[in-house]
This record gives sequence, C-alpha cells and structure tokens, in this order.
Amino acid sequence: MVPNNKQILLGANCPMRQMLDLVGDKWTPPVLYLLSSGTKRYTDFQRRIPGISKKMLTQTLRRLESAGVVNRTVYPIVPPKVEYNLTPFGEKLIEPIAGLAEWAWQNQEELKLIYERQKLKV
Amino acid sequence: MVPNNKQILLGANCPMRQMLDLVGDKWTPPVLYLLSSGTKRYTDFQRRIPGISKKMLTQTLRRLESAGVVNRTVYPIVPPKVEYNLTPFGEKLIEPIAGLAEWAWQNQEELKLIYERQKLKV
DNA sequence: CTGAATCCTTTACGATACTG
DNA sequence: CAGTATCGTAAAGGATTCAG
Repeated sequence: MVPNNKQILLGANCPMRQMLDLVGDKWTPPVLYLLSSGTKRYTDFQRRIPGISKKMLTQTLRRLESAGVVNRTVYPIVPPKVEYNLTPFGEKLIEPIAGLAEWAWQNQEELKLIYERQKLKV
Repeated sequence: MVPNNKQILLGANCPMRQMLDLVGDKWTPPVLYLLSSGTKRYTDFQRRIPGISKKMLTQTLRRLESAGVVNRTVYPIVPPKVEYNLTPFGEKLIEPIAGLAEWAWQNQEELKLIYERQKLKV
C-alpha cells in the first residue's frame, strides 16, 4: 500500500510526517487512546492520565477538536459539564494508536528495561 | 491484551508512555521506517529524510543504538563507511511504526486537508 | 563520508493563580 | 466543573563550523 518503499521521501509533505504532526506529541496518543473506550469528561482525563497539566490537556483537546478528530459538547448547566468523544475520523485515527498501545503492553518487559537503562544515562 | 481498558492509568510508568519515550519524537519514526527496508548508510538517511539535520540524525541513531534498536557497523576505511540496521528487537519495534505509516498513506487525502487547515491557523 | 562541537532560536511543557 | 492567563524553565531542534 505504501508506494515503493525503496524510494519514497519522508519529508514535510509526506503523509507520515503529517500524521506525526497530528498525533506525534507527548499527550495526544494517551488522550486519544482513552477516548477509544468512549465519551470522556475533562476530569476523566485528569484522573486517567497522571502528570498531564490543565494547560496541556486543554491545548491538546482543542487542537484535536479543530482538526476534526474529537467533538466537544458543552452542557449549559452549573456546575459545567463538558463531554468529549471521537468523530468518525477520530474513530479511524485511533486504530494505529491502539496498535501502538497493544504492542507496548505486549512488550512491556523489554520496554521497561530500556526505559530504566536510558534513565540512568542522564 | 491491554488489561482492563476501562481503568488503566496512562502515567509515567505505563508501557505506552515508555513506548512513546522511545519512538515518540520528530525523527525516530521516519528513521526506523526507512530502516525497515534494510541496511542504510548515513547519507541514505540524509537523502531520504529531507529536512533532518546532521545533529538530529546522529543523535537519533545513537540513541536508538544505545537502546538496542539499531546496530551500527563501522568499516575502518577511508573515506569512512558506516552502516545501520535493525536489531531483532528493532525488527519487532517497527511493526507498529509501519502500521502508522500504512494508515497515513491510506488516509493521505484527509491528512493533507487537516495539515493545510492547521497551517493557516497560525 | 561521517560525524563532533558550538551557539542560538524556538517550542513544549509545567506551576501557579484566578474565574464563571 | 472546566477551564483561562501568565510566567518561567527545560528540552528540542536548526545552522554553522571544523575534523579525521
């Protein structure tokens, strides 16, 4: 499916680069992966993704919204209630992300070893 | 395979986070993906990945080497010749990366639209 | 050809305080 | 509850020069 693996250029206008611009930062994959199990609220993300700050969470969600990956639904009540879920495009997009997560869980032993070793290097 | 998708935490010691620490930067995916089609030399990367600087290329390759993902072979000749290829672990690791690339090529139209739209936003 | 070394800019990210 | 605004630091990345 990838045209001529032997000769393609992986530059700025290549699909892979654009894909990485969309999902290749620190928090987007966890956020999307969490959404793959259904609609989530703001606090759900904060609880399930330890370490993410409000700033980064909001920034990530808004960017994904403007990219057409997630829907944001505001309920005009107090206290506020806001729900996030995947758009149809988002549902497709999380497939390769889920693939990454799957692989990570299956190979967590080796990943852990590498992780620990790299940490010491600093 | 992923344990209880409904309740896992995606924090610092979760496999997905460690996976992203390993492959989740700007140049690692293209570099690995290129290596999936066989042994490459330093200049091969420079030609096939437009935009990458020598600094980042070297840094990425050395990190992957120390992580046990790629082998680096130096031929003691002049001019120098250095070859890079995937270790057995690297061969496994590129599977989900290839999945990402596959998806990107299959959905390149939508990705392109998003990419162009986001660019204008700035 | 394959880097190393340096300097510099930009971006990402985190911490904190405040708000309807 | 779900943010916004601001500030500051740290990390990432790029450009350039030099070298075996």
